Amino acid sequence: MPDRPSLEGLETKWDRVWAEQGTYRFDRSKSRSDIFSVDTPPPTVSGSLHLGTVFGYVQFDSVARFWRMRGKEVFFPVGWDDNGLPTIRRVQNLFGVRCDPSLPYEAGLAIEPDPSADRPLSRRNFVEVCDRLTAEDEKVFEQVFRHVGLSVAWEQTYTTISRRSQRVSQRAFLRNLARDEAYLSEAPTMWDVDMQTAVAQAEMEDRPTSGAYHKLRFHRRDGNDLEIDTTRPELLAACVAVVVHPDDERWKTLVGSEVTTPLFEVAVPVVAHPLADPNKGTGVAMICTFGDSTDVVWWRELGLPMRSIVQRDGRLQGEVPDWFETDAARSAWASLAGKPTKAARRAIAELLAASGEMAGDPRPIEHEVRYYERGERPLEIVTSRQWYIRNGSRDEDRRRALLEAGTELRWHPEFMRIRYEHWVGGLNGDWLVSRQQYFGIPFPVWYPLDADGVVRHDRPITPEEDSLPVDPQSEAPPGFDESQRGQPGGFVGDPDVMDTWATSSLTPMIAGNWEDDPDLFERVFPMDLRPQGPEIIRTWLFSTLLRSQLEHGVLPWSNASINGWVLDPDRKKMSKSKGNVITPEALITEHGADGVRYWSCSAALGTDTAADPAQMRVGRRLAIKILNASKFVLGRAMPGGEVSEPIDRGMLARLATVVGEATASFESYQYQQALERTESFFWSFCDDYLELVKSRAYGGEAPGAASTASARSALALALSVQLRLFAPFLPFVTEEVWSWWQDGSIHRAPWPDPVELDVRATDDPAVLDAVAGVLAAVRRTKTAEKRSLRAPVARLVVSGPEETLTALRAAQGDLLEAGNVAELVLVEGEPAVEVALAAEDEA
RNA sequence: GGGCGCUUAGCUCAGCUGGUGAGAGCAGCUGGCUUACAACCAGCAGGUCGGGGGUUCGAGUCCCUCAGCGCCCA
Repeated sequence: MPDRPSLEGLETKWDRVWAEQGTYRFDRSKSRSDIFSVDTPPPTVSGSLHLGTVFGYVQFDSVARFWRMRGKEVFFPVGWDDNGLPTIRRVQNLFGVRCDPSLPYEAGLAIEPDPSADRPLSRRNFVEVCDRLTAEDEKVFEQVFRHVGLSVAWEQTYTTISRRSQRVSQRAFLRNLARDEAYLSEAPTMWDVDMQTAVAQAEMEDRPTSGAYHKLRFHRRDGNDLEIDTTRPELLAACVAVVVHPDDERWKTLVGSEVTTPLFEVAVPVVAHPLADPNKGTGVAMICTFGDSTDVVWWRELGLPMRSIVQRDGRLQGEVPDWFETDAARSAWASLAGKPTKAARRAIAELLAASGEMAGDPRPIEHEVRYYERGERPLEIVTSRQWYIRNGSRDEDRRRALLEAGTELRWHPEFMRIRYEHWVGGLNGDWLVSRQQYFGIPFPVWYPLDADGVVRHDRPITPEEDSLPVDPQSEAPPGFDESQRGQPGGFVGDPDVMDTWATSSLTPMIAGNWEDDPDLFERVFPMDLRPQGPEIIRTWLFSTLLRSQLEHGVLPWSNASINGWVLDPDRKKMSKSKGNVITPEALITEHGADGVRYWSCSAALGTDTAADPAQMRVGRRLAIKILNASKFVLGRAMPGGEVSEPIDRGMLARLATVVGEATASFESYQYQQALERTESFFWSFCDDYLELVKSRAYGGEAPGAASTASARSALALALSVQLRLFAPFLPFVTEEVWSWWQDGSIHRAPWPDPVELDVRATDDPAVLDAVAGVLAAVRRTKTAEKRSLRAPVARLVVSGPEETLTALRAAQGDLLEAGNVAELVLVEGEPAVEVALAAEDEA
């Protein structure tokens, strides 16, 4: 035990010891019932770890540590999500490279970061840069996780782009395909024109965007105009019909007739559909292929033709639409061809104004427009061939089964379940899992070419499971060789990669090494806990549950805990775009890992919490207090001796209650309550109990006395229990103190049990309360008189009910010593304390 | 527009199934070198529990309503 204990260096020291001794290593010889397995959220790999990630991880780390001490073998792997668009973007921006799949691979190419380079790379070179960058980032992430003391089993680490993840993803997909849970379909799809990829429902968001209503004049057969408001006049050439509400009296007679579009003079039918809003604009809307998702519904339900003009790069097509019939229309197209939609909107407004077919000027409005959550321009809708996984949106039985599964899952906090139910209830399409990207997990599928060289998408060729992972772009399918690629009678590889959620939805299977290590998988799956953030209930939680239901027919875990947001000190959500992100590393260095952990664990599950350095300082002070109190206790510890004094037994009785409460709190995932109870006991232990028994514990003239032994034993026992109660929250300081007097790691020591405290029916915490109450009154008087706390008290008169007096008599010696009281008088009567200090010169 | 959560001392938050005069920490103020701790200790002060209505013997705690904040979904 050091003379002046300090927190300096504890993090480095214990991180090294834990690694050397394998303190958190997973012992796979344990059986499922002795294992607590956690499906941890793989952080997206980027330049810096988000404080919110550390916040959430620390919270469930405390839960994992509790179960480990409770005797469970904890399966606590960590994954790095290095797959997908965030990595692509980062590589593009940092290295100034872009992927051009037509380029050949250049071996040994050295790429240095140069954001302005705009250098094209082959797919394989591009992936190499991705791999290199993510490997560096992951090292930095691991360092932060170690620094903050996460009890991760590092030997179980996985990454979402690794060969193992690819194998699991492809195998699970092939099984979905074999069971007809996955299918290929050509359909209108939400499309990000910058990233050049399809986007799933779960990844879209609406953002307020400025636009303008343009009032277009369509022409009726009777010579009158039909005015239609639209925010997307540039899609006029894609107009396939105009629509009104079936009950709208103003337009009823028009339904079934034809009108011609302004400018392009294309005849389109007037149709009726309940989704047309009579209160919007003139009550007439144009249907284009496609302006928004309502257009898709109309197009499908009304059997309208396809007239697509927006290309995948977000520009209008160059060639004149072949449904144009007049020279005027064709020449009008010249000023629109090839323009991005926004520019085309301005151009067509000018054309319409010039031809007199727009009423008035455009009227600016703010409206909600759909974006990819990581995208910058509004999504377009294009028709493309994509892979889908059935998710219950078009199958009520499946939807019901998924909702049912949601009720079986235990949610912490409970109200988060509703977010899941709303998401499942509101699903309106199957899960689009394919992405048109270069860095990702390929679909393990090829397509034959018939004798005419036509791709037969209806007859996909799949590999054997034991050949996974495969890359259909560089490997030939079974029964073919590479020379037949693209040849009539040969094959082509599926060009797409999987959505990152298609991989992340398999984390329990990746971490458990599904199929490759059935022995391990059986011991950890289904898992006990899925901890995660609230914003990915609709994505990660739902998709994992879905994949598990499809593959295994069971819930992937029995519990889901949902952490809250970290807000900045002004209570705004932290985000990179606002520039208010605080890095965890700086906070850990400044306030210590235990300080940062204390702050995280003070926040309840699901509760948004401000990043509060003050709270971290409190945690740090608590850790220092633990060092100092332990130094005192262990300076004269005497474990094993009999605890005989009523006040000592009363303290232990109260501690037994705290142990019971902390245990129950942890079992229901309310770690913050366990921390609060433990901490509040600890402070009164230090301020009251310790002060009261201090002089008896010193021993004075009779160090061998039974009363001295009682105090010393009680102190040692109470310290041991409290250290273990704190261990899940403050792993560094508790391990340090533990090492002063115990063998082995505290993190593998048994969780305290009230039985250890040997509480008897006659032990009463009220003794401690009564004495502490009187001591407080003595302190109050001394402080009010501006005297030292050591100032002698000549006479102390306490009146109160008989029980109080009995309690005080039982601890009279401690009270006299702690208050430096010369004479104590106990009187039965109304509760009152009278303190007469000795005159100052007598001190 | 719908859903969920939140609104308690200057600040950050506890207050679990309604029941002794509403709690903690931080900040503030007043004191104290006391042999675990001055990165400390002791004490004081500070709140009509967002507004309004209701249920009840009794409501911060349940119900209704309004307002504000946050998130999610249309």
